[in-house]
Amino acid sequence: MIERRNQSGSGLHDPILEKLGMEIAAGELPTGHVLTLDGIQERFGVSRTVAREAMRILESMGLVQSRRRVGITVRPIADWNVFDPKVIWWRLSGPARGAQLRTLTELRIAVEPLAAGAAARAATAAQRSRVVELAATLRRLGEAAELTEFMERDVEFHALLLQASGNEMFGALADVVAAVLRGRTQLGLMPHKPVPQALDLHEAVAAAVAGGRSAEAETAMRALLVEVRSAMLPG
Amino acid sequence: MIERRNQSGSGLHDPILEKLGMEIAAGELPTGHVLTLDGIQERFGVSRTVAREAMRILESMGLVQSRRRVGITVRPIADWNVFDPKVIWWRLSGPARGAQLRTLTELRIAVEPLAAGAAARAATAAQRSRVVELAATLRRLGEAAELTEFMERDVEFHALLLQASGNEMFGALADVVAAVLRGRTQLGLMPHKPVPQALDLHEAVAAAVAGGRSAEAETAMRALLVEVRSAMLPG
DNA sequence: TCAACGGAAAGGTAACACCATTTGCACCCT
DNA sequence: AGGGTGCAAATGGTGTTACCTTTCCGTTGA
Repeated sequence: MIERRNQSGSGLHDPILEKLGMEIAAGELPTGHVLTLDGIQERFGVSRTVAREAMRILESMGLVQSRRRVGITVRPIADWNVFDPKVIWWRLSGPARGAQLRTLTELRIAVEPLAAGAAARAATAAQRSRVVELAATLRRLGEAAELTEFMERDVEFHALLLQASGNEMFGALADVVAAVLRGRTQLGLMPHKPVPQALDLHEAVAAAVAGGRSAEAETAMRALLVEVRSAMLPG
Repeated sequence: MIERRNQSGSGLHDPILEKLGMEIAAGELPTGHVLTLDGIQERFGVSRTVAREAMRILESMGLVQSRRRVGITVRPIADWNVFDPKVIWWRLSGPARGAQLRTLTELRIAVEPLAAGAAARAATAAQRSRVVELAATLRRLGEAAELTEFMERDVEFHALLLQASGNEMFGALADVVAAVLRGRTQLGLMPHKPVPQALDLHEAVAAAVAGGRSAEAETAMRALLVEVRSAMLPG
C-alpha cells in the first residue's frame, strides 16, 4: 500500500467518503449518475446527518452536485478539483492510475525545475546542507540497490526542494510527489537499480542549490525529471 | 469585482463558509485559534447541522481541524489545500492578495509553457484556428488600448491552451489563471497599453501551436510569461 | 507524581416541518 | 385530435430541534 498520510480523524463519514470518492473517481459511478441521501443512508447504515456531511465534502470537491428534488448528481471530471489530495489519491487507487501518474509527472516536470531554482535562491542553510547530504545518501543507496530505502530518501529530497522554494503552492505538491514516487515503484515502473545518470543529476541539483546557482539547479532538475519520464514511458 | 464563477448553490452554509474562509485566509483567525460550533451557530444564527456542514467543508480543505472536547482549530497554512479554487479566491480577496498573485504567477511560469507545448501536440483543428484568431484579436485590441476587452480575450487565450493541453490538471488551472489576469488589471499591475513585444509573443505562441511546433510554443509562452512577471514586479 | 473524575465540546441519531422542482394529469383552446 | 396551460401530488434535499454518546482536557486529590 501507498502510505496514507491524511489526518483522517476516524470519523464515521470518512469510510463512506472514501468509498463514494473512489467509485466516482474510478468511473463506476459515471457522470450524470444520481445518488440519494436515502440510498447512502441505507447502503452504509448511517444517519442522515452523516450522509449529508459526506455528500457536502464530495460537493465541495466538485465531484457531485446536490439539487433539490433530483438528488446528488455525479459531475464530469472537468468540474473536479483535480488538485485535491484526496481526489488525486482516489484516482491513483483506481483504474485511471496510469493516466493520473502521467499527468502528475507532467506537472512535476513543469513545477519541480522552477521549485529547485527558487530553492537555490531561498533555502536556509540547514536545507542546503540537508539536500547535499540526501544526494550523497541516494548515491550510496542507489549503488547498493536498496530500492525501498532509496525511494524514501528520494521522497524527502524532492519534498525538501519543493518546500524550500518559498512558494507554498509548490510546497503543497510535496505530498503528491511522494504519492507519485511511491506509486511508481509499486507499479514496477522503476528500473531495477537507479541509473547512474539519475544519481549524478541528484548530486548536480543538490550542489547547485547549496551553491545558490539557481539556473543550474533548474536545468539539472529538468534533466532529472525528463530522465524519469523517459524511464516510465516504455515500461 | 473579479467575476465569481462558482456554482454556489445559494445554500445557507455558503455565506458562513465564505465568511469563515475569508477570515482564516486573511489571518484574522490566526493559526491555533479555536472556534466552537456553538459560537458559529450563535454568530450566524443557524442550526447546528448547518454549522457542522460548513465546518466539515473547511476541514476537508485543511483550513481547520475539528477535535472533540477541544473545538475547531485553525491549522497552519502548510496544511491548507492551496490549490482549492475557493482558497485561492479567499486569499486573492484578502490582504495576502499580492503574495498570492506572486505565487500564482510563478505557477503559471511553470505550467503554461509546458501546456502550450502539449497543446501544440494535442489540440484539435478547431482549437488551433481559434488560438490564431484570438492572437489576432489581441493584436487589434491591444493596439487600440481596449484594456477590458483585451483582458477578456487574453483570459480565453490562456484558458484555451491550458485546456487543449490534454492534461486535466493543467486544464483545471484555467479558472485560476483567469482570476490572476482579472486581479492583475484590477490591481493596476498592467501597463497602460500592452507592450508590442507581448503582442508579438501571443502571435508566436499561436502560430507555433497551430503549426504543431511544440518546442517553439513552449519557449514563446515562457518568454511571454517572463515578460508578464517583469511587468508586475517593479510596478 | 500520577490516577481518577467531572465536564466541555464534537460525534452521531432520530423525527419533523419546509420548500423547490419535477411529473403527470386534467382541462381548454384551436 | 393535438397541443399548450395550469394545477396538484410526489419526491428528495434543506434546515431545525432534541437528545444521547464519546472523547479527552483540566483539575483535584491521594
